[in-house]
Amino acid sequence: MNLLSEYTLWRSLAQAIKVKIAAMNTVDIYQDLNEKQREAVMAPPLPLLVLAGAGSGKTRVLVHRIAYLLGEGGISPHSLLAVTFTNKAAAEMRNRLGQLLDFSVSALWVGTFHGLAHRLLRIHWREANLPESFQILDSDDQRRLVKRVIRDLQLDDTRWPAAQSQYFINGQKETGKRPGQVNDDGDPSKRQLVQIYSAYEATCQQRGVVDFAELLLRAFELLRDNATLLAHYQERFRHILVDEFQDTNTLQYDWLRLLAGNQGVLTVVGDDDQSIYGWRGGRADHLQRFLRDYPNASVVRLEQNYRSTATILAAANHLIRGNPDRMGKDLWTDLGSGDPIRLYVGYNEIDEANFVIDRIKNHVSEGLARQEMAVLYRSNAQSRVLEEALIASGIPYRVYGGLRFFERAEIKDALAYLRLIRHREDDASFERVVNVPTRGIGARTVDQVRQLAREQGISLWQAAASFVATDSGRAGKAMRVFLELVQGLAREVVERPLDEQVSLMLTRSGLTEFYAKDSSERGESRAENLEELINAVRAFRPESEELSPIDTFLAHAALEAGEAQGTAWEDCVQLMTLHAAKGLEFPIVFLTGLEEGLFPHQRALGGGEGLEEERRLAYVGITRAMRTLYLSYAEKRRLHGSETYGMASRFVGELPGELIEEIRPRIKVSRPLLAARPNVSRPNASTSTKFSGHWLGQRVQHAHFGAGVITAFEGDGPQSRVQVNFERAGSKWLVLSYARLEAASV
DNA sequence: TGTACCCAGGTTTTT
DNA sequence: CCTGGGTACA
Repeated sequence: MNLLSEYTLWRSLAQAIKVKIAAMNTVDIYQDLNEKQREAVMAPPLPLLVLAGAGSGKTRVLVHRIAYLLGEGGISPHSLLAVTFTNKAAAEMRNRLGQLLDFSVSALWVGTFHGLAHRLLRIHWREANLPESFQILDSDDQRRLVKRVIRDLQLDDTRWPAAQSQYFINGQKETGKRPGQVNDDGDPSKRQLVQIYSAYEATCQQRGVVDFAELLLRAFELLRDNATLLAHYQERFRHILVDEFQDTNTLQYDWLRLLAGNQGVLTVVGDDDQSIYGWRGGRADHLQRFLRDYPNASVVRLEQNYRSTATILAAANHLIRGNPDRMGKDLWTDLGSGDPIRLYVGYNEIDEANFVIDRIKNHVSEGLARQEMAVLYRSNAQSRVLEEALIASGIPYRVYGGLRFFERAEIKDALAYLRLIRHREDDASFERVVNVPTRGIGARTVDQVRQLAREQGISLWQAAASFVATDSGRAGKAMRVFLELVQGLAREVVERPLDEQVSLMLTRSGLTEFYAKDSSERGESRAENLEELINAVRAFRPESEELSPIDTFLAHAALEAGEAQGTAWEDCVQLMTLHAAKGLEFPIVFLTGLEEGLFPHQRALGGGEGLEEERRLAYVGITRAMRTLYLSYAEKRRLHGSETYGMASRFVGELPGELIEEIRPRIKVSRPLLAARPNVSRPNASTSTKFSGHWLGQRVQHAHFGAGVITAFEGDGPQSRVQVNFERAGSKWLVLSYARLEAASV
């Protein structure tokens, strides 16, 4: 669709919307908003920052503001752009807009940063210096390509792991830097990374592929370097609304500023206290930067919380005050104070898990649905023990995360065939499926073809063709079979509907049979997934007429990886990481593994920034709970095969003590360690009889070194020594009779 | 071509 | 401890 005809379409749509909105009782849709929400919704068309606390009705405000702008504001839907981070959030916004406005919102520019960037690049592929049907690399594709590049540069790939280089490249792109703009500070390894970046970029350009970060960077450069286009879009998008603003990276921020120009009005909604994606470029300080860059901006704070009890909010507020440089915000509620926060100190991670199970059972017997309970943890590895305990007690559960549908190997294989059928020059896809299912094309053959391609500067496909022409041996024959397969498919597939194309490809390539033969559970699930792919294709409704259906589908697969779990919504206990829990809420929340080193994570200690983000993560976790919050940690935990003795997370100590009720109160009286003899079980030892570690794991207090934990024990009597891992001073051996250690509780 | 073993590495995740 | 990737061998 060209821009002019799109514009005409918009004018008629705008007309229709005005009629609709005028017909609505406008008082009606705003009367349920609280005062602050209304203030945000009805703010004049000037830069606006909505500081939206957890559970304060953020999406509601965003959606109502759009309605307000379209109605009272009298702006055209054509001039509106709404940006989110996830497809889920975009879909949600669409949905709620649809409910509120009662018209088809499918034509509105509501989407993710990446989706919108992609749309711009598809329209302006020429100006962006991309081939018309450029393909999108997902992270996995990108890592493979980086790895390929590293090998081609003859670098040792153990010294230069692809994942690290990938991280580096994305980091540079996220700050808007091309290889030439990266300062290597005279650091040789950084120089090497820049070289990898540079070679990777050249390969991408040559192959006509873009990774996620590249979508953003290209879209930014497209506008920056093209005055006409910039003027056009600045003229068009007068109202830009951004969700989860604290998660924007530098490039996204710059893109928004560029697009808004001097005329555009930005409404940004976010919460600096919930910025937990700093490690992937998100910047909590963009909220403050926004206020500096737009001095005429107003700020509305949404602090009334509709989710949690006063107790939970008090704990959250108190904890987050430990962070410096906040915008500042205190959540409050009309609801009562409710249950105290319950703390359980497990003897080990199994004990901790059993506690969780025990409580879940209690709540179930009280009549709560299992899906109303969530068990949160810092890292995925922690889920295993919990899962084992859940299985053992027969409680259905669901773990969030894991591989998404379009990320599964068998699906990616199928997509690679589709790409190859469409674009014979797609080297990555060629490499992926040339021998999948196995058809006698070994690594040696592929190497030869690759060599040929490099020497002559041609694609793998072309190189394979000339290889077939010269090699009459077994390898040549096998390769010929492959080439003919793809070519044959390409011929047969034209003019057929998309689902038939896919179905045909799956059979002819042998993928279906390959997985069907595998009777293992894994093979069965893969065969099912391929079946599901045909369904996905059948259900797919391409939105754009610009691209062929197949290209549209491929782009969709890359940009929207789909759900991880296909299973239906049984009544399951919800297990997920703290990150995955953001944006969700549950009546009952278990925050587990609250140990120093685990949460806050070891790798986040060191510098201050990392710790602040961990604290925000804890804040996010606490504010997920509506009614009851449980905190737990284990004194001893098996991690990476060895036992570790952790101390209570500092975050537990940072909560107001009066809000917390210890479920199994430990003895709080300090007593000299010498008074106790090894081998005597502690008076407050758990019911478990497995405890045999003398005083290992005992928390102690030292006059000089502060708090620590005993990690080793040596000798007997007054000469005996203990190794103590101090919170601040590190690990030390101390002679018990000299060091006046005191046993300490939490 | 498939599998048996060795080794490193093990925060968080969307697009 | 457990996983995934890579290499060595039958």
